[in-house]
Amino acid sequence: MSTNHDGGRRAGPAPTRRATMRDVAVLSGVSVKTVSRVVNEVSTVSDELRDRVMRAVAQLDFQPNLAASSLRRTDGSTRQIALLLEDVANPFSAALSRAVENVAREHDTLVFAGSLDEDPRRELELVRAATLHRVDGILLVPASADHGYLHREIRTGTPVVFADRPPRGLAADAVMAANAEGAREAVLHLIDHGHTEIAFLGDARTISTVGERLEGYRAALAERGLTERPGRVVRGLSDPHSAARAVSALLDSGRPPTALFTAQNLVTIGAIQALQERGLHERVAVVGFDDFPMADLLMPRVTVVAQDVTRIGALAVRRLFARISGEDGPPREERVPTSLIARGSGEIRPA
Amino acid sequence: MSTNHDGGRRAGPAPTRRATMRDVAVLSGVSVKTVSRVVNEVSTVSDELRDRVMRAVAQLDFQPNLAASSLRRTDGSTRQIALLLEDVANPFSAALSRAVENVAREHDTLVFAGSLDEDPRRELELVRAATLHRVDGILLVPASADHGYLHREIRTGTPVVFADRPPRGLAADAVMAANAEGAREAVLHLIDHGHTEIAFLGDARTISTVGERLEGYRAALAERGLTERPGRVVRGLSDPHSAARAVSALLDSGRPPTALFTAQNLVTIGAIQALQERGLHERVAVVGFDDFPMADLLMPRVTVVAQDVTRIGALAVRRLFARISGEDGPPREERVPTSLIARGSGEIRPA
DNA sequence: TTGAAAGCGTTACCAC
DNA sequence: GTGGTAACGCTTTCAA
Repeated sequence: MSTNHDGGRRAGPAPTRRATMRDVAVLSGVSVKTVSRVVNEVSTVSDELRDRVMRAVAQLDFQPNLAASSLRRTDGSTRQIALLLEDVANPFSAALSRAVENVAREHDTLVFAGSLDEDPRRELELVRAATLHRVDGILLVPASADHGYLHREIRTGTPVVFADRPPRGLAADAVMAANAEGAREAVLHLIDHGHTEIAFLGDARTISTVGERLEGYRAALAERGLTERPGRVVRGLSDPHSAARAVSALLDSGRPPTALFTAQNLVTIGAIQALQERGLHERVAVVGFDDFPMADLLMPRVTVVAQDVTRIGALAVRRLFARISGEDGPPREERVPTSLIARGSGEIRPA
Repeated sequence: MSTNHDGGRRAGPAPTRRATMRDVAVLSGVSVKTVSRVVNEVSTVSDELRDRVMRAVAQLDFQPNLAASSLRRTDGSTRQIALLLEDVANPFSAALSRAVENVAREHDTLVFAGSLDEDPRRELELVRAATLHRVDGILLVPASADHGYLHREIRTGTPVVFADRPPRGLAADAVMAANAEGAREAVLHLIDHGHTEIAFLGDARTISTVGERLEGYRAALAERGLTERPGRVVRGLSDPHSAARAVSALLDSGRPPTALFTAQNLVTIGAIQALQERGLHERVAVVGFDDFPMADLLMPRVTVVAQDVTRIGALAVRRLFARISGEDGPPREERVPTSLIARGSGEIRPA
């Protein structure tokens, strides 16, 4: 026979147990199943019982356990999706993230975001974490070069949709900016403002995106009968600093460009820094790919080809939810048009 | 007797069922419990059996179901936390988010972020969603004014830690910037550069943060024997546009300020826009609270009192994980020092 | 060291 | 309409 001594109690605040359906059932004098019906708003419950149950629910502050529910449920959905991207802290990813959240909200779905930092191992880790948690789907801005490993996830019921960058070694839905067209427009804009010496400065990302933008650059030159000069195309720039150095090198070359097409955010920023340091920011034209905060506060204001990040994100999640709800059919690639925003830096004419 | 006709097959790719522990157990000829032991790296399994099990795990690509696991587990942790903040797309929130993610990663925990848009209802909704999903804890940058409703969540085992803004009507951990001290330093900086006519421009957030910054402004004035002029303190500015208008109004007043202390990001940006439009950006000094992207690319470069967002985020999650792992004791408030970054705009002297 | 049975909180299935 | 029973995939308890 054991007696209850005070020593058996805990010190802190009473660790209140969370109410379960069972508790609600007991309190309202019905079966667990009926509680389940009320909670899930199934109509086959009499008004009286529903009332009793709902009162008990309120009294106990019952909150159904979604994990337990999805464990048993036929469709097994967890109402969670994963969003794996570059870095939640950078403006592009942050904007994408917000767009995704907004759509997910309509589906009562939580979004957990993970930063890959362009590290393929990190991508594998996070995809694994996502499947361990049994997310309903994965939205991926990939860091890796080969996505064949995702076949397995897709087959076992976790749809994957790509955003911003295409899948490789895998057939999957993708939503991307019209990179080539946007770059072409940017370069044509410079040419039409009198430039013939235009440099291309690109980042280090996997060939896909920067490659398409380079295509657009070349298409524009070809279209106006200009030829690409050796050394005018610089790639592999990873941050503002390396971009600034590359610009300096170009300006010191025998035949400095009079205009720059910078194919990525951070490259644009680095290029501007370099021009400012040399006092050339009013002399050398710049058009950047992808808008960035403050672009219209700099002097001169920065002309960019803006991606519609919000639209990319929204379309991509919608694809994902379509797949989650069982849509079948071949993978789709959607392209979101860019738009040129002339603010000043891209309208500078050659000396 | 039933025969298998082809018509019984599905059209799409075989909807492969995900392997369970049971499957692994059958394939490796051991009990489910032994598989569990191997998967959870409990040492009491013979090398031979472990080997067999691990082979089966690899062969079937078994991935344990974390939700099922945490359902049965004693501590019931789900390895998920919620981060509820202003808007994942704004730089402050985005930086916070990243800091949180980095620490959470060390704890094998996923972070799902939710944007409140300064809407208290949204806060309630997301807190509810978080508890339905049984997150292990909630990190909150609150939008609401009274957080008493969180008592219940905390008591039922979901710790809540506040970041950037303090809890009200509730005793809970909080990690915040040293707002008053930072503001004081900013204003002293302006005074020490010869200014006596300094305006305060603040945002519309709950009294807490902007209030503390205003305190600091007043402390600095008092410390140098200056008196606050009527109309010099403007609050309730919600975006760059309203901030710009407020600055214009001040400049048009009988005794225009020679320096501005802008107590928030977007207010700083609006103020700069207004000054640029009037060509006064080299004449009127500005010190902003909270650093922002591109602040050192504008002309003049913008002097700010920077918050250490990364540190705020990291400390806050660490508090949260401490509570999650059962730390008991009174709520703590931690203050993270700010640092003044002189870049130019704050060093302009009065005419 | 290993395994059988019970149970976590919920829903599916099938009686009443 | 309503409720019992089994089951989801896993861990716990306890016996072997």
